[in-house]
Amino acid sequence: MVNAARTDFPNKIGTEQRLLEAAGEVFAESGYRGATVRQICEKAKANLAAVNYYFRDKDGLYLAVMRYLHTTGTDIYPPSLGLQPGANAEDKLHAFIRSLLNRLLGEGRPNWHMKLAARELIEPTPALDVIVEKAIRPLSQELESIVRELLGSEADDELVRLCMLSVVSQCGFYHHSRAVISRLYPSQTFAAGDIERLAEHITRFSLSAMKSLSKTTEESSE
Amino acid sequence: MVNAARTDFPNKIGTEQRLLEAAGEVFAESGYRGATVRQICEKAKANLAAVNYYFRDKDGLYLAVMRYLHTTGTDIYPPSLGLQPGANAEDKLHAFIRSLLNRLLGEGRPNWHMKLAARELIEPTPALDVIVEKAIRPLSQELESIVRELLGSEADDELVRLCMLSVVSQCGFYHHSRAVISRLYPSQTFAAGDIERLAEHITRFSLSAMKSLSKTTEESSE
DNA sequence: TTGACAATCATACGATTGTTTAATACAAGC
DNA sequence: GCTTGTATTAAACAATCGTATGATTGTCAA
Repeated sequence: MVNAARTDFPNKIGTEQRLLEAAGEVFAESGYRGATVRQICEKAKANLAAVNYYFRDKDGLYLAVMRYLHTTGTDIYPPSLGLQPGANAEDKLHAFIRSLLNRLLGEGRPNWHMKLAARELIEPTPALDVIVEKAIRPLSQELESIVRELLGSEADDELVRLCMLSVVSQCGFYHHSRAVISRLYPSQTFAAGDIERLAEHITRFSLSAMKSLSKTTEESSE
Repeated sequence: MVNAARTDFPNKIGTEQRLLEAAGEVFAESGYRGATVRQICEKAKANLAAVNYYFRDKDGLYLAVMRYLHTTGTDIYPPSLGLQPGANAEDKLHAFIRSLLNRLLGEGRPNWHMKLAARELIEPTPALDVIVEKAIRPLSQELESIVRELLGSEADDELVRLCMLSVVSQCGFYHHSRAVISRLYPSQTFAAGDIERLAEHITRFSLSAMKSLSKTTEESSE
């Protein structure tokens, strides 16, 4: 057998982690149904039966990927976005949007984390609860606090929630509708510069809306 | 060959149309991969081989559903949204958002059209080109004209496009992320009244943003 | 060396998928 | 009657999927 990777490291740091990484990419790319165990094992350079050996079955692998996503994802992308805690809310919003957009649209290596979460948004699986609590809720709460700071303390919770969803919806849209957007508007590409420009628009659009809404809330309650 | 030019008015409206209707619902519900021809035929009360008889294969059925969606969809939902042509842009935007949201979130009978289009947005198939040109582009152009009217004639095309995408993204988000939203915020339901409230928020949010953006564009060009 | 245990392997099983086939039912035309 | 062509049916087909099995390999302690 040709197997050069055999003696890379002692037996321990091996196929289990390779399977998790490969599964993360394939699941993010093709979804749970579309991904096949054979495809994952091939990408991980593991035997077909490895999935059933380390994780019970395909479901077990998927759940393990979710937990793996949680533990490693927060390491790579710290909750604080590289900004001083004293930064004003406008800058914090801009940083949040730019970070989210880059994670969703970027072509970097370990960027399947957010794409997998976006998949779970659209096509929920039994693992939805796990990823909601571990990955999505922390992010949404962070954005919620930024939005609340922008809207002022008088804003009621429903308005904060609606505005927060309006912000994330714009970011998510450019991710999962990328194919249609570039077909509708061929001039719209998704290079690094375009992402930066997109983030700027979303920030300005949302900032304008929320500033205006915070004013109208103060003077009149509908 | 199957391609027999049958009479346009057969004695009874038969299994071919029943298959199209059933396939539309199932495809919209489970996606192309998730839908099985057995499931479709069962719902259409047709034999398993009927799909391969009338349409060449599953792909042919899917494409036929897309064309069927086009011909019947525009009949059900007229391009003009039941508003006078002389209505102001604000009302037109509100009507557009409300209509789109109802078609995406409503539980009515023939509402699989828009859901199927939303599916194709997220998970493109070879039929993407068809549905983009026949169903999505007309809608986007209509919204684009409304947005252009709101932003003023001085706004450049890119800003118009970005704002238009910001509007539709908010509508689409509540459709395909419904499961996560109601898990994050259990108080957020999707009854008829909630949809109305959602449409109102999206309209106000977007209107505020675009009004503010149209002002800043006039005085300074970045 | 030997024995035990975990890891890896080739292979096969059962279930489900889309698709095909051959037989049949039914109507209309000569 | 019979023939022709379309529509429908039950059954089987080949491919692919997730999963299970039994053998083989490698490693380390005794």
